[in-house]
Amino acid sequence: MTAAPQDAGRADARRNRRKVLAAASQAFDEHGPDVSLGVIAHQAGVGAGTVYRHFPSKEILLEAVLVQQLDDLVEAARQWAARVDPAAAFFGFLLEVVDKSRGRKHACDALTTQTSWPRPSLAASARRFRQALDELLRAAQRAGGVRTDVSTDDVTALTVGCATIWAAHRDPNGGARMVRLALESLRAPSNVTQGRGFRDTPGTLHAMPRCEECGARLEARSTGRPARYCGATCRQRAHRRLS
Amino acid sequence: MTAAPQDAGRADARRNRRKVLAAASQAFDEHGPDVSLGVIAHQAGVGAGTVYRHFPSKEILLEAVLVQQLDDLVEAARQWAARVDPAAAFFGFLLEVVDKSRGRKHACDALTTQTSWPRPSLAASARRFRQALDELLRAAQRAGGVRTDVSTDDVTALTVGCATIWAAHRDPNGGARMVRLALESLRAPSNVTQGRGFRDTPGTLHAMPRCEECGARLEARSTGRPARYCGATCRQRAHRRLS
Amino acid sequence: MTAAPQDAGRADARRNRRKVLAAASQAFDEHGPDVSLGVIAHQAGVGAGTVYRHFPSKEILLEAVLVQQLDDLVEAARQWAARVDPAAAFFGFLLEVVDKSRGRKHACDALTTQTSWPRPSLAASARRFRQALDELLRAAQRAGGVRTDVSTDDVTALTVGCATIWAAHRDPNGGARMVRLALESLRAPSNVTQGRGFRDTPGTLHAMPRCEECGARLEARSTGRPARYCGATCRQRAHRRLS
Amino acid sequence: MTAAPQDAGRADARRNRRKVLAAASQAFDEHGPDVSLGVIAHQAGVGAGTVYRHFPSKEILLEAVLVQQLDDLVEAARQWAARVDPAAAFFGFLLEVVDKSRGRKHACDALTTQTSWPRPSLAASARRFRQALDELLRAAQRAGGVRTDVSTDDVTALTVGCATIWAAHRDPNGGARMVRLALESLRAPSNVTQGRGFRDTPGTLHAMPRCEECGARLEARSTGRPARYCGATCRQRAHRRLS
DNA sequence: TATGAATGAGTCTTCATTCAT
DNA sequence: CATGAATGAAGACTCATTCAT
Repeated sequence: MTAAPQDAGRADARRNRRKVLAAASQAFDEHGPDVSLGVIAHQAGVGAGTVYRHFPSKEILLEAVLVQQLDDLVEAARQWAARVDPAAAFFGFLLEVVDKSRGRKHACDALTTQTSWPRPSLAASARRFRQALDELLRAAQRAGGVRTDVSTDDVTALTVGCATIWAAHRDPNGGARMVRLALESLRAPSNVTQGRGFRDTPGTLHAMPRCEECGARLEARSTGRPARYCGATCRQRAHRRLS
Repeated sequence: MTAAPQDAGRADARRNRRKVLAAASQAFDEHGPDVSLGVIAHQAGVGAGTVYRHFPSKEILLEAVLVQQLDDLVEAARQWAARVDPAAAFFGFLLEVVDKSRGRKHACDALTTQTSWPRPSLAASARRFRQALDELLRAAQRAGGVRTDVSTDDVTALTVGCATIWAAHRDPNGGARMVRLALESLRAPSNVTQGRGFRDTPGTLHAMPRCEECGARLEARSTGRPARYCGATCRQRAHRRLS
Repeated sequence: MTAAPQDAGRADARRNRRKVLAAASQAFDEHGPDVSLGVIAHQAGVGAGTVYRHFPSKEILLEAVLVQQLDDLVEAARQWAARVDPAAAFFGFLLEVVDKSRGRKHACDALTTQTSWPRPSLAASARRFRQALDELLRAAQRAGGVRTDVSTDDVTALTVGCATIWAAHRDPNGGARMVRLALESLRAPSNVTQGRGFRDTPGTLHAMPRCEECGARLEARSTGRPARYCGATCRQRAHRRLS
Repeated sequence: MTAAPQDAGRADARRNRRKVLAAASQAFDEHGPDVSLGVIAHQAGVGAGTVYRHFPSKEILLEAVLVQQLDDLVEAARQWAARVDPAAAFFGFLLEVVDKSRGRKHACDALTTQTSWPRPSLAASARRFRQALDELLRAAQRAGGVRTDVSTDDVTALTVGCATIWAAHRDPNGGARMVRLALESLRAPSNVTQGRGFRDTPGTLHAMPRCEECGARLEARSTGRPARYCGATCRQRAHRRLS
């Protein structure tokens, strides 16, 4: 009766696939790439065979997780590029990458390992990520916001290193501060504010603007007053909550 | 036949312990902390039982390796402090730590993992390392060579991150360059050379001075002309080679 | 749309059963009894559940395959008996059994395994096969074409062994020759042509007569000139092809 | 103190290896090549890891079993050749091969499978076996005891088939009789005793002579009274037992 | 009724750890 | 003390069977 009754069985399968992927992503993040499939299956609430049905080997599962995480980042890059000026987009994207990548040591390792992966899907995603980063970098350099003597490889390595910095710091806030300090190294020399010491300047590296009610990313609005909500619904809802 | 046959066992034991430790250090560096003890025992040229005689568990062996590596770094810190001016000692030491730590992902992981280690020896070594770094940092800050708004924790995290940067970069030279760029962030703002872009400046962060003939570390000589050789023998040898 | 939509299910079911049986027969022949049901279901073009609907377990499916193959042989025995003289029928049937059974190691194994089968259908088919073979053997013995000191069990074992001979020989032609040699052992001693060595004598053990044009089995014609074609159509067709 | 005290540890290992090999041989014979290693390890009374230590994979274990069985047969061929006249040696050896091979369907399968084995040891053993059989066959043919129009491949296939015959027959004695009947097909035509039907003639195909007391193979003694015992010890022992 | 997704017991293999020699 | 063989608990993966859609 519904729009897709013949997809019912497949709907279950898709749901299970998503559950497995989510559980695997979390498990890999928490315990590294050596977590047992049993743990992942248990976390996902399915049997071992179900994991195998969707991902014929552990390596393929790991790849699928990485592909998804990379694709998410590529999507974020697209949105950053569409929303703010090139330099802000570049630094904002880097900070988002670092933020999401700390605690994903395995993902960083996988991305920077020289050995090629047996399956092409991850290589393709890595290529897309690199291209997206490259475009942001070039735009920011053209805009004069980023020094011109750094390459995409330089930025990639620095980003991975920043994820480590953040993860390695005892105090997450201190880690964030050091990350910003390190990322500032990329700024064009003329932009280095002189005379004043490095300070925790939240304005310099800011996060993606999001709806204050539901957290959705906000569409680009280059003119006018910056939007606080994703739409009328959320504005109304916030109004009700506040009154 | 030997002079002290009753000590032969002890001497053998000590030699075996060193062999195992060296093999384990290399194996952990090359294959990560999941390398099997069989590989280590084989590399060391001893039986599996011998490894266990000296290190009752794999975790303890890993700890011993880390302790040794940390103690080496602490010794290096002592020598840096004794040899050059505070800022140079600080940056030189950091670069040495980074250089030795890239390719030792497991060591960095272990040092920055929040979970406490079951055995106290590693914690003690980590404390000594932290203290040595702290002393170098404070001296450099007092000398005006390093910004005063960074803590030892900040530096530790940055150092670990720099090791990752170097290891993650496709081109080792590019990695070294990015590491220097990131470490420069620590320099006191007044010291930031303005107007000129970041360039590959080997003089800024230099390595520990070593004998040009045999590579031995050179003893501290705070005044006078910097020594090029570790002694007369090497100077003579170099002279012969060059003439 | 069809004439009998309410019978479609039954017709489909019967068709599916046949498809599964055919696929299973081929798969067991090709890959042995350990082939997975997934392969069989895929070959049959149905889902795993459909296989189970018709054959509640793998063992039952294997039994069904064997029953069909045995029943085919029993039918062949009937036709041989009806068509040629007793000795020729006996040897021709044996050769057909051997020919069909080489490459069906699993079938031979199953038939000669001492353990009783849990389901009676296979036992019944085996009984029918044994009875058919017994009748052919007795008739041939009565006709003086087969030595009288061999039993049905002897012939069964020899037949299975001949299938192995054929399958084990590197050269299929050489295998066929050795099979004929071994089967000749059954011929009554007086029939052993003396003085001449064993030669490849296709006439001695000949195959079931078939239409030379379309390959259909030829109906029994105990008198008159042996038929070459199954009917006027094929005779005409062959005439056209040859002229 | 003993001759090989330093081999003490290895003596255990050798004993375990033999135990595993024996258990594996029996298990493969009884349950086919798909027995689980767990069963074999349990039968051998060792842990799973011990099996793995001696045979790094199941395939290698299976190969080792086959190699041993083949080498035993090659040794038997050598002894047959040294002891009796060529024709008797040939038929005696064949009967011994068949006798040992019935119930070893997997061994026969392995020997006649066309696919080459990944490891060379089995191929080498198979070559040795084939060569030994070839020599016996040629000698018997030169002596006029075996028809000259059969090749080594023919004999190999026939032998494997005879093993199947024996195994397939309900009555082991009947199987043995049919095997002899089939093997008689190889005898040179002039040697076929005419006029008398095939009878169970134990003298025609006789077994290897063995010591009546301890069962050891008896050394060749082409002249004089055939030996009944392997030496004075056994003769004395038999005498005591009988008196 | 057909489908194919889910299950979970079982298999091979690895390896940290113990122990007999 | 050194050795390396033995152990057995896991882990990845398979597949016959069941069941929801």
